[in-house]
Amino acid sequence: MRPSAPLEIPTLKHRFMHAYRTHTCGALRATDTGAAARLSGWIHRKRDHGGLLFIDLRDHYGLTQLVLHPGTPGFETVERLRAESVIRVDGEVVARTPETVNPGLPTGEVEVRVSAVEVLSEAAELPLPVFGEPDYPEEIRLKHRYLDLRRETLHKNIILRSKVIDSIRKRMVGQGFLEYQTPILTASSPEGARDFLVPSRLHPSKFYALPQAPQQFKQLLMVSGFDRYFQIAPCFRDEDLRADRSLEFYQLDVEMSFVTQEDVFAAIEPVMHGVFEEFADGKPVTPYPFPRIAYRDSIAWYGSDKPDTRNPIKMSEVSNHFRGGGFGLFARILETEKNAVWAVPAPGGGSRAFCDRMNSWAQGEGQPGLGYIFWSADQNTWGGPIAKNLGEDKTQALMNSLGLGEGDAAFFVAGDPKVFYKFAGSARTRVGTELKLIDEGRFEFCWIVDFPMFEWSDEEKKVDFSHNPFSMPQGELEALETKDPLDILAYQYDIVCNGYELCSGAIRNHKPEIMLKAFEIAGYGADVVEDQFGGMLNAFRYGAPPHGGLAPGIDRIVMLLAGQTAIREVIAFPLNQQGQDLLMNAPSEVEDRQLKELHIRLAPPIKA
RNA sequence: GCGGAUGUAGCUCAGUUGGUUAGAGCGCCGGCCUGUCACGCCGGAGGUCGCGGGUUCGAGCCCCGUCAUUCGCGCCA
Repeated sequence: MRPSAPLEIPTLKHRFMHAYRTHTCGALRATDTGAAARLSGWIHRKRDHGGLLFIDLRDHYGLTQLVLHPGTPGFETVERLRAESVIRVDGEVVARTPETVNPGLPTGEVEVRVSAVEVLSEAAELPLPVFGEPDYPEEIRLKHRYLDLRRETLHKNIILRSKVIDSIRKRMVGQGFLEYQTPILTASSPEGARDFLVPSRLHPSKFYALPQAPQQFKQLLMVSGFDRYFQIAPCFRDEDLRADRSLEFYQLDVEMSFVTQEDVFAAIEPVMHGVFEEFADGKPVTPYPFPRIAYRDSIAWYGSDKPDTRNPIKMSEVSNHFRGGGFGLFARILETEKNAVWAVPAPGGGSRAFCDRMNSWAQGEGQPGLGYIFWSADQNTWGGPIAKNLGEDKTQALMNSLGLGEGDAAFFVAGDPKVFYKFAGSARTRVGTELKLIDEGRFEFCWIVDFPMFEWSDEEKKVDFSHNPFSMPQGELEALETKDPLDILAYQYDIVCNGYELCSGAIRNHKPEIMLKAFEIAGYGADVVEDQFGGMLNAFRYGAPPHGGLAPGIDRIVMLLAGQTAIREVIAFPLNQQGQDLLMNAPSEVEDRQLKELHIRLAPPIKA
């Protein structure tokens, strides 16, 4: 429910009546009976009985029912007004008779008998109804966002967002963090996402970039001797949008000096846990310390580095059960050394219908199919083509090893795990969802740790940073000099909640020689590093503290707490999935004069 | 850049094997109504079935193309 705070304007209240209101629309109670009240708000709903007119008057704080009789001055005027018109009324607070009390409304024991009305703003026919909040196309909702935001759900989401951010700030400050601002106009960096560029008027043919994150600045603050930095920081990335990803978003950006990975975890876990507990509306939240899952294990068990751990299914490798015979197709695949067979257990999935459904889903995903073994109620042992070929004993041994029995099933994916792990992961999700194994009513957190420092880039045919080039490799310089780059892990970690990557962070590399070596492995010469990251590299040459941090995504946190699946539902004025602001009409063309000042001449768009 | 889904009244949707004048609810407009709170009742306006082409005696329905919306993949350290 919306907060119903009494409006306190004591000076005015005692001397003369406030121009617009003595109470908010959520304030009046039975104890106010007999009082004179002045209310202002939107006409939420009109119930016109001809000889009697009821109006639900709405503001930010709630709803109050107004009653108007035909003799009331302004009765005909109000009768003609459409919903969402704004009025001010004077009247008397009247107790409702017992049978007319509305228990669904905090103000439901009273109503205001109106004696005077002023129309403050008349509403035209609405492109989007507020009352009842029926589903409307996103295009219309975004174009008329001010109407959309009046609707209860979205209005509540935005209030929740404000409270979550307030709570985060209090918790961070309570732990000795201080909030610092960093620049919005900064330099473009070749790493990571595509930058938003801002042309410079004062410096022809040069550009600022909007920050993808205040990454280098927060590290420089540590080098500057500050400690325990945080910021609710706007970030910008010019990449294609998703339901949980926009061009601009907010992060709780955090950095700390003289810390190990464990220190960072210990600092942020109480904040994340605390915020979720505070706003989870009674849903259970993983107690901290959160479970830690190595990246490698996460891929092997869940087929993803952002697993929904509410799904109890854990995959496992079962190659040994298929090697050298039985089921010919898998045996042949396993003759190639890098290949493997993974099992996705499906407890309770033992029916032909379910297995067939999974199989045709897999085909829809572009897979040749999905092998399975199942034990349905109408048979007394394992069935399906794989079981038939593998033989009873081997099938039993395989399914025993997965802890499965009567009424269960398992699905099998074979090939090169590097290629199929994503598909296996979505099969796991699919099985969990279809069999309703996922407890929706909880928030489950885990850390994903030990991300690889480097990965093989197929496009560029070279080793590249797999995540953040500023992360400290585990084993530091020695590891970089002696190990296979693809085997080197980084002090790099994510927080995952219910399958969403909520946060990403690292212990940073604060030693220039290790940075240069790491970039060298990724194919960047010292000159390039000095050129692109010279500012930070130099900073590290004058005494830099070991430091690390992370950055939880504010929008996603609020999205989860609001029970939404799109961040647009927790942002007051979001862009659509094409990156357009339909209300302000951005992006838009600019005048020639502006372009001239910026030393920019437009090239006609290239058409294919 | 690629793939899936969806396009019928302002909105949400129905529309039979391809067959007469394309329907409902909400909203809008007009009328009636003194206890409603999803108020009720009566009446009305509102449609190039996204667009273009094709098949057919006949297309909202079938085929091809195209556009839009939406979700996802690529991308997002």
